[in-house]
Amino acid sequence: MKPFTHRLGDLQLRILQSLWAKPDASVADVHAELKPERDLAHTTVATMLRKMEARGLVTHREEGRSFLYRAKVAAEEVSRSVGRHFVESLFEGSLADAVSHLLTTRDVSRAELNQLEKLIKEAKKRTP
Amino acid sequence: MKPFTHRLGDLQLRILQSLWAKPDASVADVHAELKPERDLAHTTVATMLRKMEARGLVTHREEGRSFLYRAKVAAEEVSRSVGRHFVESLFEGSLADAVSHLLTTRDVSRAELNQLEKLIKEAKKRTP
DNA sequence: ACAACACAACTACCCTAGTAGTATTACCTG
DNA sequence: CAGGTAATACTACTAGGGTAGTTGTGTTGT
Repeated sequence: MKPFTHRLGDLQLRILQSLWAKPDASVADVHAELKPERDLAHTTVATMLRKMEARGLVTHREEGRSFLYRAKVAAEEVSRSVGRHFVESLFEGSLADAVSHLLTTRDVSRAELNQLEKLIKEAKKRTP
Repeated sequence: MKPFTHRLGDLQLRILQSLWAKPDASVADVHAELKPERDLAHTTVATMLRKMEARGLVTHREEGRSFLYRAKVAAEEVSRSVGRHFVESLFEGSLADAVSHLLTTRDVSRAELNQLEKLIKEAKKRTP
């Protein structure tokens, strides 16, 4: 019964990222973490966390008077799921098409290109 | 006032793809096109198209008794927007990280790797 | 001419993301 | 001990995606 990890809301993803970086965070911790980019009410974060727990994305345990939350899905799992959905739904599963599209529509630095080349060489080594 | 092209529903994306492949399609056309994968009611497709028109994703013109729909956003635009959102939200904007992730979590054929190598060479030529 | 059909309009649900106010409880501090 | 503070719980509401029924109107085959 794994949750749909693709199709996460933006806020949910940000909250997960915050929890990946700092597990066992209280609502206040998450709220503070997100403060600069999103000026949310404390209760908004709390509500979102409760909803996410209901969906199986996070868990909590009690620590004194407050709850400490922890992501229940791995970053790997989420990015894999979102990535697959991206490639699948837009490029019919063709990774080459997807990357090609990313390359042509974004500004990519020389350094990044070199890095990519290296990555592909390594992938080739793994795929005999 | 360009619509949020990133974060499209799955059905909306499929409908757009159908319209890109065959512009000036009636509701029945789209419905028939989607029939094999999604067994929807005719009215569901019609409702969705009306909602999408309200959001600026499609337009229609009248042709006799029925409406012919046409995508108002280009495929390019959508995949660029979704792609940017993907790289941005999950990999902090690092294209290399994104591609690296895609490469390591999916099975990529030798042929695809070769194709990617070629793509990068071309990108390098464009980026002096 | 009339019945069957095709199509758009309208309405109505359900579900989830996002946002936040109010209520309640428990705790701490003067 | 009283009052403030901080935490969760509960409730509510808006938007949008997705799904579809009902209704009205016009078209068409027999």
